[in-house]
Amino acid sequence: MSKDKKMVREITPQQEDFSRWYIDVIKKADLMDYSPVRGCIVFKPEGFEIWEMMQKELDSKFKETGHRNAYFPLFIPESFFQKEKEHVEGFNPELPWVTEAAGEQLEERLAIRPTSETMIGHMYSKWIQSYRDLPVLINQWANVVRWEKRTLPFLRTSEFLWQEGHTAHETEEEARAETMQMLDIYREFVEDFLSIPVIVGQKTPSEKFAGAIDTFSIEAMMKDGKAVQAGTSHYLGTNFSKAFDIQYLDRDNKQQYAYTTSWGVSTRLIGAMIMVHGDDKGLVVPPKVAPTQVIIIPIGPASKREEVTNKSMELMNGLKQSGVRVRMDTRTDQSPGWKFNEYEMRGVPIRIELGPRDMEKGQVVLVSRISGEKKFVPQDQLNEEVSKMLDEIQKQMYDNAKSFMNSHFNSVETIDEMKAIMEKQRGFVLAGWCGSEVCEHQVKEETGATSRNIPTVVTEHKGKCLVCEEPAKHTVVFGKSY
RNA sequence: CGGGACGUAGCUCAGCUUGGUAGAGCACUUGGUUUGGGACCAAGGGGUCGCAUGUUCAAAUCGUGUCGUCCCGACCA
Repeated sequence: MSKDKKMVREITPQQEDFSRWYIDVIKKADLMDYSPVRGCIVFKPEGFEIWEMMQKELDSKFKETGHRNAYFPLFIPESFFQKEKEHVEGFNPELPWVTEAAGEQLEERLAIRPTSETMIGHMYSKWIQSYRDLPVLINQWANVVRWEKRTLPFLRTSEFLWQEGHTAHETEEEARAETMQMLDIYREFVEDFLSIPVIVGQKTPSEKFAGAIDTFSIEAMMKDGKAVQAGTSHYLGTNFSKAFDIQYLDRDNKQQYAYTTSWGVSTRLIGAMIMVHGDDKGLVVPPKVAPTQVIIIPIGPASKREEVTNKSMELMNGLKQSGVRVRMDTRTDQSPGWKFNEYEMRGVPIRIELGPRDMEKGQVVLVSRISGEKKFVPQDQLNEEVSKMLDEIQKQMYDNAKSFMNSHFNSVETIDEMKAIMEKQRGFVLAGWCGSEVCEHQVKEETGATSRNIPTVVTEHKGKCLVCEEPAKHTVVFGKSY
């Protein structure tokens, strides 16, 4: 007992203080460090590599669906923001400005991009002349800046890394199909790759992207019951093509405005992954994004060390050849027990122990990060057993997160019911909504929760608005959010 | 941007009330013994006490300002 406590010292238990747990874990697991600039973090290798794994998978999904990568400038002329009214109002408060360079005032100040719709709109209007130029399917991997009042590592930082897709199409139908296709790619990625179940749906008008016609999102539930918007996809209609004059000559020789979309996910996914899967021992990283999927720890006295290390090396090479991301810890200045705790804290999915006793029996010990269960497997079956266990862990993590979400998902008829739930266990609440912003606002005032989205797939349709009791237009998911 | 808390060694913190030459544990270095759930012994190294300014013979300690982090709220993806 006292030993357990000692092992996890320096990590505050989740039950005691979830926020502190989160900060403790990301610092101890060496994912990031604070920078001298407010709200900006350094992504250290342990954290950045997780992002690289995400990038790799998403990038290939984007390319499979015909998108190509490009890169647009970091600086955006002030005048660009004036062209789309809602967009300007939405982003102005959080824009940093460059007003001076080379010791001189700039003629026009430059914003550091919070998102690239305006810059890309400007460029697309030059590139698009004819229906033959469409569709344009471009994605950009970039950093963006939004001067947030309140920051939290990964989940909300002043500067963050993301991917923003920007497409232009001939028709509304095509653009809408693109919007939904990308939303589904996000859903699939987050569920299959990060083992995070999500609610797919449409944002209410008050929560949609500044300048969009419709915004769709996937919403995930953290272990403290709060929501994180894990990805968004926007149907922009002709709002930006009108603002930036993206016109093409159609098949009937007539000028038409293009229909555009944009969609993005960011490094906030790292934060979501931590908050969905982490436990009191530390990080738990889903196998598919884990930079290290397997850690091999050779054990034994000096007399047997060479023998054990050689065998470990051999097993490691075998795993590498079968495509497993595996590392080995041969340090002799740390005890095996220390290493066990260390790699659990870092969230490595599988630990392999190999000691003299295993050598005698021709076996190795596999230990799962999520169950702690030990499995003794013959050395010649290691590759198959590891790949099986990685799959099981990936799936088990999804199932655990799913059942957590289900058990924190309630359906209510009235705002009083919802209030009671938000005070007790938090989580998501399904309720009817009349469509009025006044009622939506009242929910926030009284419960602290905001509308997350209007789910695309609902098992239950609500008849009445939870606030005014008028007929419900939509069945909405509410929750407190990050 | 408003309210609260905090800032002392790489990390977690004590010292501050009542001003008087900078502390502990862990980590680190060296040597030795160890290795199946955070090993042990011995000897070492490391801090302009966030920064600035004021009061004082003297400031980690008292005052003011400022920057940063965390929590609550407003704002916002």
